[in-house]
Amino acid sequence: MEKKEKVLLAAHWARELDADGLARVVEAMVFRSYPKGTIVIELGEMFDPWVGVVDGLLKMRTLSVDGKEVSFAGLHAGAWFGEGSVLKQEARQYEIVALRDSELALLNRDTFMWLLDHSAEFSRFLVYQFNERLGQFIAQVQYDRLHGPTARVARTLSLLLNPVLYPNVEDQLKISQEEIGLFAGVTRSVANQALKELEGKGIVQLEYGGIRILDADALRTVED
DNA sequence: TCATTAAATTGTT
DNA sequence: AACAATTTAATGA
Repeated sequence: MEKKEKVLLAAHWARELDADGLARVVEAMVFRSYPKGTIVIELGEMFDPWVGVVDGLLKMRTLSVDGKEVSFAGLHAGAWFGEGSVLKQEARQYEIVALRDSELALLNRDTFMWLLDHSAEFSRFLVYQFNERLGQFIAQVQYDRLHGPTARVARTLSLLLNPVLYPNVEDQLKISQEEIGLFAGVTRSVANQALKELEGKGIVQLEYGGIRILDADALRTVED
């Protein structure tokens, strides 16, 4: 019970809930752990609950027609996702893969719908989140053609830094180059080269076990 | 607190 | 994929 409250304290959407709402959420919340590399949600799977990341790092991806991997977003601790599938009660349009050992919190559909009906804060949170995702999608369309590894890695880092979807992330990202590679869809070696290039441009600073973002705006506009 | 060892991460081939 | 170098974390004196 203590853990659930901790999770809710970190969740933006839960802060304005009244006692009744909180009680419902606490009652309904369930935890699940996944080892690194696990496909948490398969493409096309019917998976009802709304999902929050308690700990770890996951990525959301789809496969393009020719089988190429397209990553949409990284999911940090504090991120909540899957509202589209919950609302429409349809199969998941994407895959969720754990990049690290990760723990998720699940909230069943009934509770989600109750929140939507009873909490203006919750509804507002969803609107912001939808809007943010739309922005990412548009950026993706612009970016995904004719770009080399450096631009790809740069975009990846931008997505990880996005302040609305990942509220607890600061300019110091604790992520290994291997994980960045997994996330960007490049090998660690390529990721390493790309990062060094970005470092040479003064956009990031490499550190052991992570990187520091020096210029988030420049990161969004790298074009190789 | 310091020294040693193991594990993780990085940079290069 | 494999290697060596470096950094951190863990262990015990």
